Amino acid sequence: MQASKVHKTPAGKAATPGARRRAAGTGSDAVRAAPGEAAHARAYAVLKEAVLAGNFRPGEVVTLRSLAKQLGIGEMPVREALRRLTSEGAFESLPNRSARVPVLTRRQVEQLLELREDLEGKAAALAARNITLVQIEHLRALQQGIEQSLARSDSRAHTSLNMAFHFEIYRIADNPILIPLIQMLWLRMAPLVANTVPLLTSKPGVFRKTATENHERLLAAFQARDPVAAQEAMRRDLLGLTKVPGYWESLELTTD
Amino acid sequence: MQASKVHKTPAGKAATPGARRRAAGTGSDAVRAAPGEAAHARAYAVLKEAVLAGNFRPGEVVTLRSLAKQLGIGEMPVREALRRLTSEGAFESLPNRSARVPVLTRRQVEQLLELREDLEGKAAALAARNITLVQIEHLRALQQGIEQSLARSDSRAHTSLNMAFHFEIYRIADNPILIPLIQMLWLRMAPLVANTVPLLTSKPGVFRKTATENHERLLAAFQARDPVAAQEAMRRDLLGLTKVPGYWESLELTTD
DNA sequence: AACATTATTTTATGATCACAGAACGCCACC
DNA sequence: GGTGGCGTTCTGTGATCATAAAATAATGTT
Repeated sequence: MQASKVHKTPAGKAATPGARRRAAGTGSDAVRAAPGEAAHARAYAVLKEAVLAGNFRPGEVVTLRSLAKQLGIGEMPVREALRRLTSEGAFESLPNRSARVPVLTRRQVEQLLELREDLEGKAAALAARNITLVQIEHLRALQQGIEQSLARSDSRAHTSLNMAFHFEIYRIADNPILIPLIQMLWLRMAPLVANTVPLLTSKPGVFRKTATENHERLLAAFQARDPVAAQEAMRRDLLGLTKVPGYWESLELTTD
Repeated sequence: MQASKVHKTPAGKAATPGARRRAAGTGSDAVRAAPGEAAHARAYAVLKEAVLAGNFRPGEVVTLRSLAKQLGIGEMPVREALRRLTSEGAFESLPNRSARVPVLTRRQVEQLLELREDLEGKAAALAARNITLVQIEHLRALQQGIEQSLARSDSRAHTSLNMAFHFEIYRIADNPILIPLIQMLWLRMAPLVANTVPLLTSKPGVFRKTATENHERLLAAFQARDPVAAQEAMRRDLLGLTKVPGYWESLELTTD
């Protein structure tokens, strides 16, 4: 992970001993991001965010010490966060050495997408039953933001907004057990998603069509409260990218 | 967790400071269970085993100290294992107090079962494609053991063998991403499963019928390499118990 | 004498522990 | 009935240890 990927707090050595204790009381330098939260929770949140934002690349090895230094958090909280993310599939631990971002095979990516189809399709279907009009409006607003980010070729904003769009749907599905499962799949996919960014800029037409079309279909299905159509639209949305020429070649996979 | 649930090592205070260092060299008292493995991995394995065996009851609170003492492992490795299991849904962490085995609502159990139907049904379908004759034989042997344990009303053996039967199938499905998802669901269910034990002894007829019938159907579907039938048999197997009168009442749920 | 191979030291990294600090609940006391 | 002390429990840090990789030195071979 090259420096400055994880957004560390402005002040250099952030969480010095005693920072947590003063956190609630004073507006001290570092811990402002999450005042009451424990260090390990913060480490987990920041690290997960970084993974989902695609700031780690497949095969990249992360060492505890460098991570801890970059985050400005002690090693132990970072260790816990890292192990938690490892158990969620975002990293894998080398024999008895450091952790590494997994490098997937094409087969694994296909399996991953298949499971995402099932689970996120199910979530979309569930959401179609529960969704309210104001929630549909909220999704519409997010979709507008997505289209704007596409128009600007702002891939960072696109990734972020697209994630917000999807997880808002999963939240509406109102199945608290389903969400962590979907998150696990996203954590595994995220390092690859960053590789599709060149596609966004090189073939904007194709990409944009596939990306918006299915979201629109999704919104229409929600409006009609049609679970089957919602599920189908979600499936198409997930599979859409794989149909873009050059998609599979752009991923960093092992040759098997 | 009442004492002696987790199989601790015979020697009382096992992992005294320095135990790990001598582990590889001498045949010291404690660490023999997993010589080369790290303490935190051992803690995780033992704890997970205990959860899956149903040794924890819903609502039970576990303190770090007591767990560490019972396992004969230092607090910190146990802490990591506990947090990992928490992120996998086996425990939940009170505000900033100890950890507790989640108490589910009926709705949550229904959602859990629905997801298990989907994922484990899918796994069964996948397994039906891949399975070999010797693997079918292996499953048959396990099923025989299950029936024997039912005949003996040996609920402990039944739980263990049933788990082995199911996970052997999921392993055959050969989807390394699917298995951790299913494991998460089992970790959430396990504390409740222990409550169905009285059903095993009080209504042996009904229970035995439902339990064996669907496993037989599953084996037949595997023999015929019929994914659809396998999926359907698996779904029935998971739902079977819920049809037994008194099932829902036996679970320890919150009143909502 | 130059290269390759092996042995040794150095360094980097993870794992663990002992200790100290802080939050929360509990109980007694006013 | 409210309030303050006490104990339990989690949380985090620094130091220490073991181990594996890397770098360096040493030695043998052609």
